[in-house]
Amino acid sequence: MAPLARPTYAVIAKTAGVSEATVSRVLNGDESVHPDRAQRVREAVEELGYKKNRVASALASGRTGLIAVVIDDELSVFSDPFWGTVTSGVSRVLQENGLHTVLMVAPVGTLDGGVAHYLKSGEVDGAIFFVLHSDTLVNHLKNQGLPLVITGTPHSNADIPFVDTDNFGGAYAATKHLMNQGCKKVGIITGDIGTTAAKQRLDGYMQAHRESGSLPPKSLVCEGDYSFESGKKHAQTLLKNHPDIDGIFASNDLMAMGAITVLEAAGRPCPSHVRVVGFDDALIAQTSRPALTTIRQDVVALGEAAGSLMIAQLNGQEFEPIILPTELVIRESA
Amino acid sequence: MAPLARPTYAVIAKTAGVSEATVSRVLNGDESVHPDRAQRVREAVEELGYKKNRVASALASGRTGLIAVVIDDELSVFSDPFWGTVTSGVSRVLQENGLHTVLMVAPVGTLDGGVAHYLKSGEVDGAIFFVLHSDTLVNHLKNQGLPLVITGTPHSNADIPFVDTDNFGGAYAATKHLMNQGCKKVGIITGDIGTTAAKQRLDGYMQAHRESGSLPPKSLVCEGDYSFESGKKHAQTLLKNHPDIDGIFASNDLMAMGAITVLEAAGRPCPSHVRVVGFDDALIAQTSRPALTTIRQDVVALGEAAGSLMIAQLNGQEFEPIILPTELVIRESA
DNA sequence: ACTACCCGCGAAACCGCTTTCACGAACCAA
DNA sequence: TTGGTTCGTGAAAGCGGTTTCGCGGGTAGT
Repeated sequence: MAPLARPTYAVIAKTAGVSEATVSRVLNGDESVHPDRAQRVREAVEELGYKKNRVASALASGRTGLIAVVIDDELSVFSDPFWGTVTSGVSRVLQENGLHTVLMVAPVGTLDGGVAHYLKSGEVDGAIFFVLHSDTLVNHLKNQGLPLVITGTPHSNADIPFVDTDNFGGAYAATKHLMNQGCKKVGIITGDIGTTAAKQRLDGYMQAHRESGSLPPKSLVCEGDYSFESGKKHAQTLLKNHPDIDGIFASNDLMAMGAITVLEAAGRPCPSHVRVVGFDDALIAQTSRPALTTIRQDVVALGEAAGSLMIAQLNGQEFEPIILPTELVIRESA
Repeated sequence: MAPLARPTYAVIAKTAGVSEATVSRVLNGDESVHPDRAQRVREAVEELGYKKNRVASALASGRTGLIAVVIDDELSVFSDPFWGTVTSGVSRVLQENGLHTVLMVAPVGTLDGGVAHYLKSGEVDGAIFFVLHSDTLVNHLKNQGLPLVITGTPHSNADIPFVDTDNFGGAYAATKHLMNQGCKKVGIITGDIGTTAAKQRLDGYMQAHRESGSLPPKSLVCEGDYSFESGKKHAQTLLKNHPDIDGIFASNDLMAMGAITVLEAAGRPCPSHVRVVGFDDALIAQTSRPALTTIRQDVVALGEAAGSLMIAQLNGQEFEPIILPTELVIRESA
């Protein structure tokens, strides 16, 4: 497939006057080669414009230089820029470390789907998963010894390396902010409660209430699914059950937007009647009217952290979960 | 790296009582093997749960089974879900054909950046590019014999396979719609004019005017860059130069939103005073108020088309550029 | 019956790099 | 001087498939 015949170790070895083994040692950073010979090899490499054949290298060493990024295709990859952004962060870090990103968009439910087989077959050196509804596959792979990183908090407490945003803290800050603005009755529209992120955000909301001395009634907690429609639907429910509601924390910006639309239509516009805080600081938070007060998470950094954690694992370094801080961004909606 | 020793040809060959060469033939669909022996091989494969080692296969055959998806990191991967969506479409199709997607987010400008080297080094069987500001690299790679597909129309007319949305037709329809709604003075905010898509959309806008008998003055054409801010800025300019403007075609939804924001602030709200049409039918088109009338393009289909075109090339089949139709989606803004 | 082909199949070379193994030289202690 | 180390190095054996090459047997032609 290579258009022009590329030089191999054989050629390098000959022009440098050493054996192929030595070439390999030099190119892989083995210190035990005499500096002079190492230098000769490097010159030959330079002169011949040699580039290592990764495939041959992979076959011989068992390391492919490939890291899989697995996205469950039930995720809204299609409408939410979130995962694309995370992925680009991952990709950047991996690339800087000489690794490549293999993208897999597929159902992750089962232990023997194509994804599982592929990952088990040793064709990648590691895998990065994005939010999971279940840890089954991941635990299985972990037991097989495959280096893993999860973006989002895993369900079980099996010590799988993960990176996540401080969902709890963010939600706490959002709720607190609403209370500080004078809101007496703050409802929440949660995300898909099958995800740990949604649970943590709910916990943050609860914690803020707990500290203020009064737990919210169940009817102030609506279980959404991160979609615009679900934001609309649950805002309606909240309005019906609590006509005097004056604050809503939506677990993402999209649902916040949905809620605001409904509030406006119901004659209880945001922020004059009901204040709303979102989560993510997605693009729409800035472009909507009223501009959305929200919890910013650094999505690129999340991807980069995932990449770094993977690198650390591959290098056998110490590592522990990374939790990224959030930031309250105050705009018009609260 | 494989946790449990996986069977190799040697094992299959022995249990099936044939040579490794025959195993290879069977597994690669060589017809010339006697059906009985082929059957024995298949049974052995089944029984032992054999899965081919792609790396070894790649080394021997020169085909890696990897397709690169190259995204110029100047693109707004970070804020626009567009490319993530296209990529997932690509990935799906490739996966169905036993290929894997290697994601590369990197500057594509030069001929000898990391990307270029990687692609030239035969480590992928083909590459899919997303919109380009220049065809240089692509032409170079094409001459090297690397199968390519471009998502978006290339600048030069070198016959590089590409897939694209019918930008011209969409823009034409958008402009025509505004005129049909009674707009007498329709401006355009173009996208980054360095992209062919932006040019084609401008052409569509011009064509609609041409047919109506009157070419628009230059001052009705504003050169934007697809960003929200640029939408705001150019809407302001348009308002200043043409206080009586009553229609705006924005080359994407984000700029349309920016324009609407400005119009509202200027006391010339959309759609009562100025009608606005966007392009893309992004998520924000549905969630904004007023909901955006826009030109829908099928982004997943675009990715799938790119994937299919790549497959066709690899199979040596006939193929030609694919242009996907657009659809006018009428909502509130026009 | 004899030569000419074709066909299915296995032996073995090969893809390009990694890694083990063992050898000779240099170094150290006794 | 001698035995034991250590160190740099090359030969060679893989890694697990693919592919060429040629052999033996069967078919066909005369």
